[in-house]
Amino acid sequence: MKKSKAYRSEAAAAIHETATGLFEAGVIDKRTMREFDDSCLTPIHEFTPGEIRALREREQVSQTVFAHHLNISKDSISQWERGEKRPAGPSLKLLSLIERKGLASIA
Amino acid sequence: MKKSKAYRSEAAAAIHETATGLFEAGVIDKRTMREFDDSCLTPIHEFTPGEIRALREREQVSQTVFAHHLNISKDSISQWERGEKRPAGPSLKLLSLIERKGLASIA
DNA sequence: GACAAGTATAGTACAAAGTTCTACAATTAG
DNA sequence: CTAATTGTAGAACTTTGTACTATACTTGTC
Repeated sequence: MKKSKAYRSEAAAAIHETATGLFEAGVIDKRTMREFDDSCLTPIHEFTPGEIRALREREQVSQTVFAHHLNISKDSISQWERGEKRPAGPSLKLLSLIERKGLASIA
Repeated sequence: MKKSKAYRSEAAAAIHETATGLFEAGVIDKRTMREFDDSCLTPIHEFTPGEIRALREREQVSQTVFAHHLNISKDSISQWERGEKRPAGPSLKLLSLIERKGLASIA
């Protein structure tokens, strides 16, 4: 996965709707629209074991409950926090969402 | 992953906050709280290749763009839709979120 | 028309994620 | 004291997801 520019999510959402309208009206082309689309995604980055634990503790849940929210096993959370394994693709997306918008946003 | 009861997400969110308050006030115990927590999660189910494609087309995006949103490769989306591989744990969670709340909800 | 770019299929090979199982502490609840 | 919860630890195992090709259809542009 490559880079992705950072935008404030709420502002981005609003602007995005406007852009969608412009696209449908034929004001901006497909290419611009797609690249714009990408730039609106929540920035995704790697997480250190400590960051994962801090994130979970911020949300005040046990490894088991945290795992349920991510739809993975509790063992995996333990492995992430101990640095035995590192979360990948879709898991990083979910962690980024939690970091930005809180655990409730993916409930 | 086990079962999970279905609740309307908005109503559930409100009720959940109330329950959290009750827990903090000591009215309900930890166990009840945790089980309640689980029941509030968006129900997760398997997706057939056709359902995945239908979901993507409902959101009007190409495989590439869809992949970016899920933070996976475009090849994986293609494989899902052709039934060559099946989305697992965290991927299913994201698909379920999109199905319930739309692609924008995980932007 | 020719040419490039975007979209999707198809096949291979591979690393690593995530699962499941077990056992063992430490803490807390009843 | 007993039982349940929480987290660590290590193992073997399955399969996702990646990366790399090549091909074909469509679309837009010069």
